[in-house]
Amino acid sequence: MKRSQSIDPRKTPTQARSEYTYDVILQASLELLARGGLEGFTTNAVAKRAGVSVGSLYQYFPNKDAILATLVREMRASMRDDFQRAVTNTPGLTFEASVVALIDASLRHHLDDPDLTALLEKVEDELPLDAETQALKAEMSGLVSALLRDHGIPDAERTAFDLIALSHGITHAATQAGQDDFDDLSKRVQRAVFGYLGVQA
Amino acid sequence: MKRSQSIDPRKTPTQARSEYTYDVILQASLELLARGGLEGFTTNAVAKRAGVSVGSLYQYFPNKDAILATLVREMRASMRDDFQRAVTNTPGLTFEASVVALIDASLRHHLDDPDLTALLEKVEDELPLDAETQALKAEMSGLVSALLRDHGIPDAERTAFDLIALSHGITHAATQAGQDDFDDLSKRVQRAVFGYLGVQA
Amino acid sequence: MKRSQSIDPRKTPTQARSEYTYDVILQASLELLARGGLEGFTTNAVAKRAGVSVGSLYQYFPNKDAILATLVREMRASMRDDFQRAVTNTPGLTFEASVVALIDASLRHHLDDPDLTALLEKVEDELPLDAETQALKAEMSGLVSALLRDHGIPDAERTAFDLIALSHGITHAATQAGQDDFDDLSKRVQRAVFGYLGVQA
Amino acid sequence: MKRSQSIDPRKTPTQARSEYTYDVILQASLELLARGGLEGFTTNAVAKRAGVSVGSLYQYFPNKDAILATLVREMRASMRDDFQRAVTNTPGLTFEASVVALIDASLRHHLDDPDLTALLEKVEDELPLDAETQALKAEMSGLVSALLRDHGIPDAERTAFDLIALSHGITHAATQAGQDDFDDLSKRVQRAVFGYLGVQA
DNA sequence: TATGAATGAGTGTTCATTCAT
DNA sequence: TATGAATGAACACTCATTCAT
Repeated sequence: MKRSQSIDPRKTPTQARSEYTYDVILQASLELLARGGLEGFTTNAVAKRAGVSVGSLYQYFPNKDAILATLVREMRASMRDDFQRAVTNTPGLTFEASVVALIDASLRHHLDDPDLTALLEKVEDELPLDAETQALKAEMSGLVSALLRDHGIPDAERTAFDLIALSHGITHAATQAGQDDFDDLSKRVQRAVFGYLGVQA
Repeated sequence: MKRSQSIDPRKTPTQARSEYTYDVILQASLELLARGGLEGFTTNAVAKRAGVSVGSLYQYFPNKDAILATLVREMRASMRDDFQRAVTNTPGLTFEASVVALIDASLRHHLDDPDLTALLEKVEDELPLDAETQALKAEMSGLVSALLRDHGIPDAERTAFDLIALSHGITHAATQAGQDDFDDLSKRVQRAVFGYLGVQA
Repeated sequence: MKRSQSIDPRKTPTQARSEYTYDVILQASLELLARGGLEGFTTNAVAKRAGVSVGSLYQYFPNKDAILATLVREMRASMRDDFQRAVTNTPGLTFEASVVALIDASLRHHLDDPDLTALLEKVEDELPLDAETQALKAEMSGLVSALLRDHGIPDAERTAFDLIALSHGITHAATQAGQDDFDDLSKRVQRAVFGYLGVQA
Repeated sequence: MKRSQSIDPRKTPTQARSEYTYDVILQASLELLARGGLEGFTTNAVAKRAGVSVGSLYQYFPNKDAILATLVREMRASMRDDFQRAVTNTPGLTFEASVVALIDASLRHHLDDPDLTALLEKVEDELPLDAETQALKAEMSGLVSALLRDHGIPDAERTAFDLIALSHGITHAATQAGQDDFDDLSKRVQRAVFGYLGVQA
């Protein structure tokens, strides 16, 4: 998981050691979450796994939820980046190809570590979203609605909302059910998306 | 959330007083959940709100999760009943009308108390599903896939899976965002469903 | 386990039904104790196993400990009876033979159900001894010291005390260690007893 | 008494403060046990008496039983040490003198605080013995049987078992009865032990 | 700045006992 | 007299957070 530049932790880590500690805590958190879910995710456990004291942990994060919020933010940031790339880096693409690129970018994220992704999404809607994460989600929506608007699709905002929601619905249900065939899933989501748009994929 | 042994209700209440207590506990649980979410959902809090002792609570439920499981089961049972009615009680309906009836049944459930429904759905996939709830969900899927099969739609099972998933995706996202216009939502879900099916609604 | 006549329960059971209920509760208690020790020995469990309501249980026993006290008392009563028989019913016996008869009577008790006996003895010295049980124990000591006195052994009281104590020590340790060879144990206890007395067995 | 997983102390206290807390908890436990027996022996009560928080208690002991196990272990360790000294530190002793030294060592332990010792012994056979305590007890038996073997006594192991058992029987009964005359008790135990061995003390 | 010992409110659950029916 | 639903004090244990060193 990549680290995006600024993500308002308690302090801006400037020194080498600080940044290292900060990263190490997030890494440990991710691992703990991946293994045991929220069950064993305690600040003491995180600190131990990170090889750091609880005190240090609280030096970088004001409380437990801040760690989770950071993880969520990073997930969204990396997703936003991928969406960005899917839309921007391929100037000559048709509308359909762009949409597929977005779908596949999203799918790749979910299939990479389905349980962890599902967990972070669950955490995301239990936590009060911080401004930056909200902005990231807005950017993603914006990317989609801009694409729709650019191709003359009416009510782009609302349509983007629904397309994201239904894609997410299928992806979530499928991964939870253990389905992990990328191509199959991509086809199904495409069918849903283009069906909603009234377009033959 | 500690997962314990059983999750089924401890005793089937037969006497009047028992039944009352049982109901009163579930009612109090629902109210507590509606107000404060899982946050304040404590066995002691439930008992207090129900005007009953903790001991009584444990007479009817083996543990805290069993209360939640019961609530989920009841939600699914009532949903299943509504689905049943939507499909069965209207023999002369066209395929499209039947589908709309199902969509609306589902929507009515979600719009009735969006937060509570969302909460129970979240709880549902944190808890190990008891056999009966699983059966109820299977029945609902079965109702949908049977309808699809009856109208010659191929791969009915998988299609039902995706339709349920995408409908849920839209409904969940919309209600979370505070959207509560029944007709508007119904239209959008119809568009998604019929689009997936390649049918003009 | 035999029931001795009068054992001051809460009420003297005179009616057939009462006596039956009383017995059934004690029997259930014994079984529960035999299986799970004090662990699962709850008044509700006893009542259930006895096929009786908790309310009824409290009709015959003022509290949980009274049940245990009764069980202990019955154990002591039956032991006293056996001791009595060992000494009284065999008039022509030599001193040595009488001692062996007592030892064997005690051993038979412990080997019959070692765990249960050990459990009741443990319970016995956790509970305040009721007058009757105290009397029973005194009778048993009395039987032994009388025998000693009758054969000219000095300081009969104290000697009886020690002989009972050391016999019990060996028997308890042996049965706890799983040793259950009656003849072997009898030999060892005899060696200890006659050794203490300075007599060749 | 609920039996849990481990029973070994959670962390070996190395820092000064830790060691102090650890000791203070054990000391408070001992005092509480001495006064009220197992009755009031609550983790919260221990913590309170120790002037420490419950949380701290659980930092050093994984559960309540572990405290008891530690107390038992320490009792056995100190007893083993005394036995060791009784046998080892007095090279020129006759067999009889050595036996008496062992008896007296044991007696001193029991007479020092009879109720507490009895309590810990009771606890000892309710708890699953941890490896170290088992080893300590084995060492003590070994010390006795080695002494017997060294002096040509046959079946040393079994004999040691019985001697320990009968000594314990007398000591336990006597102290429970409130007898606390060291010399008197020593005489009586000697009489039992040497009697069993067929030796004139 | 880092450490990790200490805190203590809070949580789920049990079980002896009571009492309305 | 019998029933069993109801009671609620009590208990073991957790974990986010603080703060002295």
